[in-house]
Amino acid sequence: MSGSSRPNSSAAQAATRRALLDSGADVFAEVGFHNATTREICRRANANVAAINYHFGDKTGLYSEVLAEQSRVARERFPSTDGLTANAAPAEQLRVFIRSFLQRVLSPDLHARHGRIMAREMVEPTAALDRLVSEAIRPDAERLTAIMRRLLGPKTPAATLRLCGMSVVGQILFYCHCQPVIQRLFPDQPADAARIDELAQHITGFSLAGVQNYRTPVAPRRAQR
Amino acid sequence: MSGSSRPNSSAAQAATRRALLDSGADVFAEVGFHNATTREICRRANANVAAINYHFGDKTGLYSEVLAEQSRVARERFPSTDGLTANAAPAEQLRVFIRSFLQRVLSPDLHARHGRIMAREMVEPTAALDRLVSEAIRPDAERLTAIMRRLLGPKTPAATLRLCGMSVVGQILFYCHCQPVIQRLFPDQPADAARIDELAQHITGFSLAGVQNYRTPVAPRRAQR
Amino acid sequence: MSGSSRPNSSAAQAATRRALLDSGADVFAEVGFHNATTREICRRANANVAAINYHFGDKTGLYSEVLAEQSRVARERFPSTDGLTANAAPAEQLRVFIRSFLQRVLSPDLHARHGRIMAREMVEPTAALDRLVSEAIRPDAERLTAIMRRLLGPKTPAATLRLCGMSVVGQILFYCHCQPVIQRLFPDQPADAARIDELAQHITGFSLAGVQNYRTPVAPRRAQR
Amino acid sequence: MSGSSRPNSSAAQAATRRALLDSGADVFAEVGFHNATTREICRRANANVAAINYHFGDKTGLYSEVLAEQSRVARERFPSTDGLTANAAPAEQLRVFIRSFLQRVLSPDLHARHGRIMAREMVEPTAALDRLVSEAIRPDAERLTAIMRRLLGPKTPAATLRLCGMSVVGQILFYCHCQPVIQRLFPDQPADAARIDELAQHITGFSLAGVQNYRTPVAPRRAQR
DNA sequence: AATGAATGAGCCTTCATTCAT
DNA sequence: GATGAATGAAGGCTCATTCAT
Repeated sequence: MSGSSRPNSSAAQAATRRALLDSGADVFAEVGFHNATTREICRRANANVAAINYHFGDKTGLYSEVLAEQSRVARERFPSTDGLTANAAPAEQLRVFIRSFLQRVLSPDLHARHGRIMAREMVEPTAALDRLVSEAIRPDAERLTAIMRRLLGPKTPAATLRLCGMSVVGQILFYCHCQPVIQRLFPDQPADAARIDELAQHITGFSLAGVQNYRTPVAPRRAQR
Repeated sequence: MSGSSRPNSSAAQAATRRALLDSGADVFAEVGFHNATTREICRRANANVAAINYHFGDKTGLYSEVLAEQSRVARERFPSTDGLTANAAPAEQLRVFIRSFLQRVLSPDLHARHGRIMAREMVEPTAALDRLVSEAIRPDAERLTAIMRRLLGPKTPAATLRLCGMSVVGQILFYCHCQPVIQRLFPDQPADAARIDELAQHITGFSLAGVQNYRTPVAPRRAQR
Repeated sequence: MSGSSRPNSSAAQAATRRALLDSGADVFAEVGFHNATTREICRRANANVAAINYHFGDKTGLYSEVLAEQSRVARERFPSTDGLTANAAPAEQLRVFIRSFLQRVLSPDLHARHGRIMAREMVEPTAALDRLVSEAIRPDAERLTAIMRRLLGPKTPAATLRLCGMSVVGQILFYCHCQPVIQRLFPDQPADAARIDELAQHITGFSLAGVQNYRTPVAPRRAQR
Repeated sequence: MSGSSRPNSSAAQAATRRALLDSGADVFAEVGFHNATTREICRRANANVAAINYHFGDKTGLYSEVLAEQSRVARERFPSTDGLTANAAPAEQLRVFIRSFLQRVLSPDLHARHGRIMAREMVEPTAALDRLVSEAIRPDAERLTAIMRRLLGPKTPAATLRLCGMSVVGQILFYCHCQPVIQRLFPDQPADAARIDELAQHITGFSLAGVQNYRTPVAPRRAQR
């Protein structure tokens, strides 16, 4: 009753599951879903070749689970409202949004292979993507749109909000999706994962300035003439 | 056309090569390098299953060739200096750069599956990427840096130019790398490939405003008048 | 029923055994020995996956047991001398023999999946067949031979008795072994299991007439008058 | 043009196909479809493990082909009208029908593993059975019914014709389906395949007498009284 | 030069069985 | 006594590649 009625088998099962989720995340991040072999995943988890089928049904079952868990963990560890008060200024909201997003996709921490797997999912969507979009990505997109609306005013056309949101996300994901090129272009530059704050700072400033492009050129600002 | 009874001549050989490059581009763009089967590529090219090995050594040989050709063709068709006079204003240079870049990666034209294949190459680099970076990507990156330098002044730190360049490219590639998510988030929106001008317009405006963030806020304030 | 708090006693053990024999009979009859999976059998018996190995050693152990029990039960429920007086006429004995045989192999009752399993055993004998032949089939065969002898006279050659016996059994088993074809040939006909009496009637009449072929055509010709 | 344009590759292909059909027939007859392994079939055919997939798509493709070919060859070699004149007496037609049927299912010749495979198909039908029934079995069944009609008169109920036909076929198939039991019951008896004529003789006589059971007990035949 | 039949390594999956608890 | 997580052998199938022609 105290939670240890079957301490060993249950624990062993959970440990194997855990190990498979971890090695699966690693292998999927390294070589992608199709190139990943169940043998390699099991080998790294010190598990039998049949373990994946036993615990997750099949390879795609493990993959879905890995993806879902990573998405969940990433959003828990790096919430996009971290440290924000309810009525924080939209510029501050944007800064936090950008930094947490960068952290999620670039953090080299245990479960933050998230970025690579997500990048692969973009390029070669699996059945898991639909769920991911509806459960994780769409909420983020809506939050970003809301921030944009506060920055640009409630009457800003939806299309404009959307374009600005995409410009922000595009800047962020570039560091995730194009790592191989960045490394080849600037081999001496420190890894982007180590410059998250710097990148967040830049993207925030760039974007806040960028959206000004859509400020209604109202009456004021005589200086501009 | 000449007197050869069979088209077994080198013309036929060249035609097969050509057909393989075309069908290879299609298949690689559709399903990626690893999921592509040589049989399917040969089938579409009306060629023998051994044709790829015969003409390109092996599957990766065909792939490299496809990639290199696409890169070359894309830059020929959509040069990043299209219609520019030598001393065009940097803002105009940026606009042209962005539009031609978008055209290269989004245009659904014959050989402009380029975007999808490049996106795959980012996520899962093959040996072909090194060559691509040095021959095609680095020149583009340097051109973009040069434009940024003209926009921000010759004394702007290289790191700043680089960050701004990445912000521009990130915005562009987002529409290429994240299509599957964009389609799921906004199923009713017209395909991005049909809105290239609109996107180019937005990204240019957003970026020109964005880089203002780095204008030395010194005296020039007045100089603008 | 007694004071044991858990049904973990030998009664529970016996119940699991029983359940495994039942579900095993079902599954073996449905899909055959090789296609049957121990997991499915255990699942239907609400038993552990290791239960078969625990109770019967291995899968073949359960199978043998199922076969032996079915054979025994089938012969108990449908004895080939049902309702016969010791000195019944041989034609009557044959009728009863045929009907009880049909019942054993066609009756859809609880344990009378017997027919399907036996049919499989004929086509793909397992080690269990030897025992089955010596314990169940040979006695039946001898009884049938005895009936034939009474029908055809004590001097009838053994080979003739044997042939006639096989003709009888062949007619019976046809309805068991060839169900799939019968159903496809005559889809509208009622299931043979529902026409046992009709079939018994036919086979008996046909066979009694058939064996007449071996009546010594000697003097008796006249004696028949 | 003379049929040898590509003598070698074509011939090699055909030889491999042929060898696979032969070894497939053997293995399927020996252990059944499900127990047969493609590896074993290919090994016996001196072919690669991928040969079955290459030539027949998959395992079931080979199986269907084997079944169809056997059925065709068996009916060609042992036609059920062998040596019959158009207006042969029905008793003679029945004799020939029975003997050719026995030959098809018992003949140990190269391709006459037919019987065993058919027996398995009865017990555990595969998708191939439907085609077999409509193309081969049904025509036989109809021919047998026609013979019965001639034996018993045109007014005989269809149900009677059907029952008598089944009695005939049941007697025949018994020697095919129940070999394992026959061998165990009468180990000293010569193999049934060597007694085809004897068996045909018996079954014909038994059945001709058997169907008399359904002769309308018309006026004539005073002697019977 | 060009073919296509054949190859064999390797993949995912299934399943009866075991063994620590 | 009974469990169920774990095992590992084996199966069908795919695919890039080769080689005799």
